[in-house]
Amino acid sequence: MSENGQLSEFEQSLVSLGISAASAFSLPKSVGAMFGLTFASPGPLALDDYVQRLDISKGSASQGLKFLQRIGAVKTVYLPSDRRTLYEPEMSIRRLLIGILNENVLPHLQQSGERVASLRDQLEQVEDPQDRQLLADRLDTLEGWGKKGRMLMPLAERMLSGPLKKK
Amino acid sequence: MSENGQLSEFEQSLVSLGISAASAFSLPKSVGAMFGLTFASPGPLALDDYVQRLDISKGSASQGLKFLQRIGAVKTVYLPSDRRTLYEPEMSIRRLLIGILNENVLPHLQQSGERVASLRDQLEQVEDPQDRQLLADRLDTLEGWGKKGRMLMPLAERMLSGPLKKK
DNA sequence: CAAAAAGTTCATTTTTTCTTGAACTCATTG
DNA sequence: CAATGAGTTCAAGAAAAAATGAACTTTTTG
Repeated sequence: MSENGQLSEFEQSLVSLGISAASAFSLPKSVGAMFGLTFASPGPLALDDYVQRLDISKGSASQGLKFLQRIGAVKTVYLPSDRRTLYEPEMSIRRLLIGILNENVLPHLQQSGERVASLRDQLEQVEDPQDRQLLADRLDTLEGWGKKGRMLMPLAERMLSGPLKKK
Repeated sequence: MSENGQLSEFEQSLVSLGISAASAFSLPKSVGAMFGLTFASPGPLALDDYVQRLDISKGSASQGLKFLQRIGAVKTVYLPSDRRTLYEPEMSIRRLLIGILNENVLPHLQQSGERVASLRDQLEQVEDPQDRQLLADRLDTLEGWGKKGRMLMPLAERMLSGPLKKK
């Protein structure tokens, strides 16, 4: 009912770092804890390991692992000796970034184009010509935000995937 | 107790766009609605305008506006004729980005350095030399993530502040 | 094939986060 | 200086999100 099953100090630290990181992205803390534990474990872990060591329910573990897989934070491993699905951390920040963007940002960014177009139509209903002009300008700005956002992502991707250059 | 006070179709659309955008960043929808309304209004708005037109409480409006100001999504305006504080949208995405980063990402990213250092210490407690090496490598990767993140931000800032170049 | 193991689902419960509204503060003003 | 207006605070209620755990598949295995 409480007290996480024995975690070393090292594991405990990474779990709590994971929880912090998760909260930075408004993700459930169970998800952060699971990633932290995965990261701290030299060998791959099975669902039951998370349940026992983090003292969370099977349901949480199952859903959390699916999510971590979806965003590309962990990957699955299969050992011939073990019929369970095992998980280890995905060490490429690029994949992680892509996963998070796909999950959170892109869906909204994509439909923003259509939305702005429809806003332009509705603009006709604004009586005052000066107001209408001002709002049209704002819509231009808004459109620019979307474009910049879309431009930034591939750039970020390239940056994060390469090696760390000095200077 | 409900039914938002008369909003034009245009305003309604921007309010709901704001709510969508807010949910993309896990922000309360009242905050998104307020930004949308600000954006849709040619003239600056006072706290009471939000309360009446979005049909939200004074408390929400007050807190929401403080938040929007903190992240740099709106700015205050003072008219000699009006002793209330008036709000209008901040049209620079650069400021908005900086605000959001300062609010959500930076605080966590900053302390990550210290945290990793302390993790290196705790690494000594790992018995197996091979495991210790593997985990040390992971900590290197983790450190790299932080560095890359910190590098990416000024870059993004420059990108977003400039004009939209073609190709 | 019955039993056990691995996982998934999802209705409930628990926890967290938002929102409300009444009680305040601090200025103006009649 | 009482009354009004603008705005903040925060305890309490409402709503949303996350966690639980029992019931269920699907596979394996004795």
